[in-house]
Amino acid sequence: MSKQQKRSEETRTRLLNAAEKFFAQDGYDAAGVAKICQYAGVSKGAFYHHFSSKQMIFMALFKQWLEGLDLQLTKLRDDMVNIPDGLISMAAVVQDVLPTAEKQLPIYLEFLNRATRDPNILQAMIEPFHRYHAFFAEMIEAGISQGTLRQIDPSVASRMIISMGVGLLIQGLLDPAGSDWEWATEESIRIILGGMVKR
Amino acid sequence: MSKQQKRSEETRTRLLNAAEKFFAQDGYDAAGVAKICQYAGVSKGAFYHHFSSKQMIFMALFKQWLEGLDLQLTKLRDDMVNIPDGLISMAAVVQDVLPTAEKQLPIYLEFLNRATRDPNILQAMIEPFHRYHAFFAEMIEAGISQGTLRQIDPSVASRMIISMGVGLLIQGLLDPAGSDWEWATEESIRIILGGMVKR
DNA sequence: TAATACATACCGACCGGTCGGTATTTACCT
DNA sequence: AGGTAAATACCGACCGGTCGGTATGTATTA
Repeated sequence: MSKQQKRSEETRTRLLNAAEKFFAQDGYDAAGVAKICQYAGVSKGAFYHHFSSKQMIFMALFKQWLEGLDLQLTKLRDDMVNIPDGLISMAAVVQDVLPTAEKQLPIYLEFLNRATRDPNILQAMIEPFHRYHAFFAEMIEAGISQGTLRQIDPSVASRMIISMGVGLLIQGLLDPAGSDWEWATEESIRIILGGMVKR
Repeated sequence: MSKQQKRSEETRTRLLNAAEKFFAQDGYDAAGVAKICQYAGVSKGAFYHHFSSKQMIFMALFKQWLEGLDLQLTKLRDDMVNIPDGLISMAAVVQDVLPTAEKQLPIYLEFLNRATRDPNILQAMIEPFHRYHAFFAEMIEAGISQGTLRQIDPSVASRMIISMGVGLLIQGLLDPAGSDWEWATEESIRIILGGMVKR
């Protein structure tokens, strides 16, 4: 990589990091381009050299976030051994995610919020949900075939698991001290499993 | 009620309705006071006669929303007969809530979003969560005492139920056509109950 | 007549985006 | 290699427009 390319990428990431911070802190509208630039230590000219608009840096941030989600998903799939234990071990994954999420969740909410208004963002947001849904549904279906799970609707059960994850995340964000969320997650999965495993 | 009071209240509600519409449609920042006034058919003077600031009309809207939540909660409690059936019948409640929620949820997201920045809103937001939590926890505890439910942690189970509700609501908002959410809710409750009832 | 409810014109601040210019790096030519 | 032009990366003053909020006046009701 040439010296100039390196410099360029560096300021670009500086801008992205600053934008992430202020979008999360102040929300999309209230986060000013000028502030982002100041925090990144670059000028407005640099900003508009790298991103054609405020929208675009937001979209870039969103894309980055989606790619992170994908990474987690594939990691989850690769580490899976059997179905019920796999679900349980997911709680451990949540334990990893939660502390990180505390900082990332405000911007995740901002994504959600704008998704309700911008069809492009909505579409991009729905897609990973569908992937997660398909992932869990397959997993559950396999469990049913293996005979470890009862004859439940895999689609419904999949939605339920995602719902629980989303709901716990939001509650955990709103009220971090309100409960031991990691433990709550693990126990919740156990209870749900109790309603899913063959008996 | 005097003629003047009636007129006053009417314009007040007109403003509140208009504000709700635009806050949901455009988000807090993008929703302009001028637009709200125009839609309500009143002037800016009227607006600032009734609300001291944009913040305040938002808070008034939020308060109104909280009161609606309380109404639902007490209704739920009064209609309750026994625990497991009570949980199942809650799905019916969700069926009532969901269609309404489709329009109210964007502004609910806006509340959530601002709660992450404004400590006052956060506090006001956490409170109903705590009430719901206590409500379900009591219910589950009663079920355990009655012997209809297994010895699970009422607190955890309560969090789980709320999480599922929140998560399903958000998924339903993002992707209304992605599933039959009412049915998914009912089935989800059944599965969870399967992990909670004594066997 | 006093008070309440509303209307209108206006202000100052701010913000996204532009634009002409500068600095740094790279490519090319001799 | 050394010099130079071209391209790339960046700077920062500035603009048009919007928006929350105000000041002052008028209508309606008590």
